[in-house]
Amino acid sequence: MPTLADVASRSGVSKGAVSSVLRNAPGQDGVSAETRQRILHVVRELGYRPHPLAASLRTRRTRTIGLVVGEPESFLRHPNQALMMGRLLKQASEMGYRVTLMDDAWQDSPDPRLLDGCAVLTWVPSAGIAQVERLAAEIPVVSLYSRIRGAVQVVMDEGTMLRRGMREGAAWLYGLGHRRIALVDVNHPKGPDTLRKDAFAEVAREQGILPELLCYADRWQERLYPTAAEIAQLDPPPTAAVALDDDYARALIAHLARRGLRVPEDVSVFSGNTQQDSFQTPPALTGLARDLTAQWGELMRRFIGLLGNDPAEEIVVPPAEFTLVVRESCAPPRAR
Amino acid sequence: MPTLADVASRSGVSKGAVSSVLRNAPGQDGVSAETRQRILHVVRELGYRPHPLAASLRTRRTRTIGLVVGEPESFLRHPNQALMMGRLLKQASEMGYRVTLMDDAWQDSPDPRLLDGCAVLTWVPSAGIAQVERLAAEIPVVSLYSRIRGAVQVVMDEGTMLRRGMREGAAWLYGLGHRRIALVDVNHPKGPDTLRKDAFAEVAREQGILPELLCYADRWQERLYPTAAEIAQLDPPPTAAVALDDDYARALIAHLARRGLRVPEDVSVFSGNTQQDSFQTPPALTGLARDLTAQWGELMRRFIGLLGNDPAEEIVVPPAEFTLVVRESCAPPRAR
DNA sequence: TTGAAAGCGCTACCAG
DNA sequence: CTGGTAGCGCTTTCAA
Repeated sequence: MPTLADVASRSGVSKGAVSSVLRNAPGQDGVSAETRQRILHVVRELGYRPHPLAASLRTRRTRTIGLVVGEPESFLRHPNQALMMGRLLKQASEMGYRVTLMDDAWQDSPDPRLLDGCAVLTWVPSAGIAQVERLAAEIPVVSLYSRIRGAVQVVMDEGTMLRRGMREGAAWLYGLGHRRIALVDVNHPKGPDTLRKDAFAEVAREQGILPELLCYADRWQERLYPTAAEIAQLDPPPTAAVALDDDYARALIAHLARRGLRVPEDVSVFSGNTQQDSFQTPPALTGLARDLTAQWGELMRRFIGLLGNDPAEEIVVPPAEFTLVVRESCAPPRAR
Repeated sequence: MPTLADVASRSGVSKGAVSSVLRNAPGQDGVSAETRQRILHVVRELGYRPHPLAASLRTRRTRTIGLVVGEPESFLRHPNQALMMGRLLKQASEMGYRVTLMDDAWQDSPDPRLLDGCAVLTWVPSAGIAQVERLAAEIPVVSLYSRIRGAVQVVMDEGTMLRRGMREGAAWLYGLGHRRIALVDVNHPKGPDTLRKDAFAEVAREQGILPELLCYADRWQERLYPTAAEIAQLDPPPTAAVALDDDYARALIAHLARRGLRVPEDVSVFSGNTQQDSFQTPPALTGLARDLTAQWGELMRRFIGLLGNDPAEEIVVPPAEFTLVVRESCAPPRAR
């Protein structure tokens, strides 16, 4: 593989000249246009590419960012997380950054000299916090969930969007005539969220209607939805149910089917977070959709933008907006 | 961050001595036991860690392996692939290797100087083949699916296992009394597979029974299963259906439910590749299960083992065995 | 047994 | 505007 020296000698200039031509704009290199062309020609001729390790050793920049995924198998088991990772990778790669994955089995803490920055995508178990903090002391680290000293916190205010979306969903379900609605919120480690419930209650108050709201909360991360079984057993059944996401909605629909209830004829099912592109299980789900590509792409963009400069306290990413997508799984309640 | 020179001066020896102590076994370094102890003490005291970039520049080994995932979002969308990646990562990490992800948007081909080896996890589009071949000329590359010149091919003979598993499934379904069975094979780009069908036909011949086998083939990779809808519309319905995997089985069950058919009361559904740990949608699926952790771990282990030595032609990985897991989704056919 | 020194390939500075 | 040069931190060889 050709080196800088090869290019230099072959084009009759010094190594410095070649290096400068390669990393500065046409005007900014201290080299005559003519020399520049000659050098560039030789570079192409030889198929020269700067040795990234050598460059990094010198510049202390690796153009590599680390993604902390904790226990990789459980992280990747959830499709939303796998997709998030894919999007972050794509964006980074587009911007010329490499991505390395880091699980939580680090013998020592990861070496900051290998990374320009690092994004922590999971809750970090308390045992690992110190490791990440040590890393954050050396390079920019961004954390999505865990609060880590020295790390940049991601602020997304998804709540506002979710609330807005849920209000839209509520208005729509109420509009169809539903008055007995089961709904599921996310049960976080620190306690259940009540955003969805609140939005439904709020809209009801505003419209002066008195729906019966049957509230549940489930852990999203683990993809085990015990409450779906409970909702399916309600007697009388709700006329509509608001599921956490498509996974939940499908589980619920299956539970309802076992009891002989059909969707949407007997019960309407609304997915609180639906994806256009997920695989086809009938009925097609009505619910709130959003395009997360932009959101995660933006996060990565901001993070990389931040790498050269002095670290910020937080990165504010505009959260993706939910839109109501009407497909098949909701209908007016059956007159009983 | 302390350097080798710091350690050397502080322990009153040369850099060479320190380096040797750090990378050779207690007897093998050319250093007295006493000096060794002193050096090691200073290393710990200073928290010294060799600079990986500097070491790599010298040794030409990076302890990093690349994973080619093609278009990351579509690759990671399929849970089996995401899980495979997680397992490979875990194994690599356990063996002290870092993993970097490579999508197909490489401006140039990936730089072989950054990688000790590379595993290609996807079908490589023809446009990318040349890039990968160039890489394979420099470092060991292993390819799971695409045949790539210069790359090590993975040989897994999953067919034998699948056939064996399917025979077991066939015997069991026949034993329950099913004689009208829909079954789905995988439709590869190069044409449909007939393994599942063949196994069922074979067992029927051996047992001297004459089942009605309704055969379909679908693309597995894309998670869009048009044949599930077709099977659900069969009239009369099959008494049992063998699905590709859990995804397919759930889609099929949903289609059947829309038609008013219940599983397993009206139709038995058998998952050709079920996971114990996937999320809970009733009915729990009966089918063939296997633990892929060992298989993918073994692949990574062999590949890494191969890195130092001269490249092999192929890596033979013992495929995981299928076992029949009986849960709820199959029952004897209803007397009509 | 130990130490000195020559690179790995590149960047960046500093004289000319 | 150009070319020489001093490292980045490590490994490895060779001489003492």
